[in-house]
Amino acid sequence: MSATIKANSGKKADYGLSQRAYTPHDHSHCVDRALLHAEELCQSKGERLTTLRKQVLELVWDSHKPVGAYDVLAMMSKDKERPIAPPTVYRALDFLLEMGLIHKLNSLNAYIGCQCPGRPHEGIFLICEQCRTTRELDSTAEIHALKNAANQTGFQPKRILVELTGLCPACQSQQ
Amino acid sequence: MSATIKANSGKKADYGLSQRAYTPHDHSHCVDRALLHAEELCQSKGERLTTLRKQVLELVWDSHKPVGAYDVLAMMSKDKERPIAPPTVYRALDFLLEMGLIHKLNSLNAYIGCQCPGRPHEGIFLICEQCRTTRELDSTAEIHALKNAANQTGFQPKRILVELTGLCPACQSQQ
DNA sequence: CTCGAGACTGTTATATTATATCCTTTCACC
DNA sequence: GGTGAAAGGATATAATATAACAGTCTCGAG
Repeated sequence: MSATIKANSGKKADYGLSQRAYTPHDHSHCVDRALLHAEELCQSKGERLTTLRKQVLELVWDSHKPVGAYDVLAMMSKDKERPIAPPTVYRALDFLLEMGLIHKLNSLNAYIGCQCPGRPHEGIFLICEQCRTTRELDSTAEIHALKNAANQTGFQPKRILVELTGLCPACQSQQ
Repeated sequence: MSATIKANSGKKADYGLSQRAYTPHDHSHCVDRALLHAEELCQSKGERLTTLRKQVLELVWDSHKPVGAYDVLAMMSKDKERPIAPPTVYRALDFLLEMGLIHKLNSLNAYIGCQCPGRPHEGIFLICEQCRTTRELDSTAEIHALKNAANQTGFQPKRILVELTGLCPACQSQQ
């Protein structure tokens, strides 16, 4: 995670989102920003970002890697005499998904914080098969192309799931 | 499944694959064709398409809808004094996935026959949320665009998963 | 304030999907 | 026929997810 990164080290993001996931950084800023966004979003939608939900969101944002529901469960159950039960976590996750604050990565059965909540968008995920670091590509053009291709066959797309598995820059240079 | 289809009714596929999944047809041809392809492919790769594997392939091809592993399990266990065990089915599914004869739809945890095995390709799946009929779009251009977008961020994609959920033509006209 | 409806959370049980492990059978090849 | 590798059988269990119902909190209407 701290390997030398050559490309894009200084400049601003070309693809709508920063390369932050791939570069060393003060991650607490990411979390703070995510929590702030969440507060605002829930406020504006008249939904309640309860302590539990906030806690789950924070744990999902724990890193730039996808987190399993049972990982969250375990983390929440530490320092508790009585462990949390699965439905508690799944309900919070469902809420956060609904709000667009996190995404589910179906190929991993895992969850990850949305890097640009609020803005409605379909995510394209770049999942490193080695370190699992996952980056969200907000590539409207490609999504649009996919929708178009589907439409031309008469299919009416509603939800789009795109997950690319491969090697992130850091893990490539380690090979 | 038998609703009127307006578009593309007579002409050949624009997107590399026929609209067959959406139109009434003699499905046994699909199955026969799939089995034939499978025989050829395994032969050419020096792999064994055993009775069990062929049977699983046939069951996955039972319709143009994705099938769960435990559905296959149940179908195979019928007419048997002793039911089949999960690993048996999963092993066969893994083999078929490996051979590129079937695909896994991660958003459904289900499997579907590959509509153009042999040709290496990454599938784009159009999954009807109502009737579950699923069509494979062999849209090289869009896949290419996705790979490009990923590459430009420094990510090196290996496997691509694209699943579009929505309404197939038949289910749209039923609304 | 307080009461009630709805939202949220707790709890128990269970469903669904998938894999680990070890053992037996089958099959191609010699 | 003998042999080794691949395939399949059997048992157990892991990992992911949901159903159902009960208790608690919140917030606005009265």
